[in-house]
Amino acid sequence: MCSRTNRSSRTGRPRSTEADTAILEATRAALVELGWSKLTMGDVAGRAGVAKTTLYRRWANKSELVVDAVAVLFDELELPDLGSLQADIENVVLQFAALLERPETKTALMAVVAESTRDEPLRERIRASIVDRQKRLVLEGRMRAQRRGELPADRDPVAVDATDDLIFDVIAGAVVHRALVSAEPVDEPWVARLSALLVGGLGAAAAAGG
Amino acid sequence: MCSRTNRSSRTGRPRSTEADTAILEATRAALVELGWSKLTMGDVAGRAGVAKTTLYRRWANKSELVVDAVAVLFDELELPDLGSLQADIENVVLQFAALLERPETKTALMAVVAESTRDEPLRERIRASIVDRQKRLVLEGRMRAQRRGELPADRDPVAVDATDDLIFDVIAGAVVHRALVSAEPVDEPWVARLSALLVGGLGAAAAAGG
DNA sequence: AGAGTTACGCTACGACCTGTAGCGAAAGGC
DNA sequence: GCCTTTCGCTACAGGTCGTAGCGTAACTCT
Repeated sequence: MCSRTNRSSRTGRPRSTEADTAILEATRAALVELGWSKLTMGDVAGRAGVAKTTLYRRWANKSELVVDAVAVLFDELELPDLGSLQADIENVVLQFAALLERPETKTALMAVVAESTRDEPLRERIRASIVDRQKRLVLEGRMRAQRRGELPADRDPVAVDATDDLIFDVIAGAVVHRALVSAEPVDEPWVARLSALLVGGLGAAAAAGG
Repeated sequence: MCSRTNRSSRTGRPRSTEADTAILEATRAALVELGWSKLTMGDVAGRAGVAKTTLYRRWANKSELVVDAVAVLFDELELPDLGSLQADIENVVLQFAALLERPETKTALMAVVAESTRDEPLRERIRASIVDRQKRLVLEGRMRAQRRGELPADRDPVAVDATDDLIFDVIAGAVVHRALVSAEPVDEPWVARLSALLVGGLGAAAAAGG
């Protein structure tokens, strides 16, 4: 979670976990009020009732702090079994859209991704804290559809991995692009169209490839 | 292109177009060398051989300047007729991926989108200068596929518009997500999978609905 | 209990960036 | 030639960054 120095020493005064949670909460509040670009370390420290130096002892810069602050929000996503692949997709896409509507995530997600194009450790942190955590949803949805018989059983495990990755990029990318770039609503009609496109495409691929 | 004050006055000293082009070129160079976050107005002014005040006379802030600087790069995309919908899609997606590989666009695109979540005029500028310009590609590709008989002719024009928008968000979103978030290569195998998914999905929708 | 180690809050600081103001000079239109 | 606008330059106030140094607090081990 936080960037504790290599070895977690057993001696000395331990870091305050209250400070940790207060800082992350203050960061989210500052994102809501100020947005990414006007959020400053000093402001967050003030809100959290903590010295600015305490922030720098835990996070090297704003980007890493914000990644940790918003990462927890992405763990709320769930994939209840609604009986069909299309219904499962629609449900999780709407959850994801609701998450992207929140001002904290809306202003922060693109910013840290932009920063990560020049910061390999940050990219790894984003991947570990946010992106990879959500791939489980694709995996679970695909396996469930296979159990239902909506998709054929695995043949080539490499191809399956590639398809899982593709679906993940398509769904996450399309929703983010719709919400943040096109700036149009991710509502039921649009989600239904997207889900139909995916289910149709996967079905066609299965019919063609075996 | 540049944010000239409302009425283009016919009297007085005209703005230097050399300065305009020098500034935009310097901005792209600075993006390559420094990236978005370390790019400063003073640095750009120095590179362009121009006073900092001249920048502020044309652009209100860094975001607007960078949008104009990278917008022109997105006009290079073309859609040659390769004989099939899938081939056309694969070709344009690879072009788009190559564009996103350039350090100028890679570091700038996400950053200005992030900024635009709290800046409506900036969002409008991005839409007008970059996003909407590329929708022509979807329109052209779809009509061409209809002429070939790969897709059915239009029934409901509203549904056609919605599908065009969907395809645009799916393609652009998936490529951006793959390239910048997943940070994995947008190469031929991946592009072939994406194109097959789209063509299959569109075909299935046509078979079902039309 | 005492010694050692680490985290904390606080203050101060140099370096940097922002965005604006004021100036005289340059470059056009009338 | 007069008017208007832009230009380069300098200077500036305001704000942020990230670090250093200090004394104090909290916890562990002997």
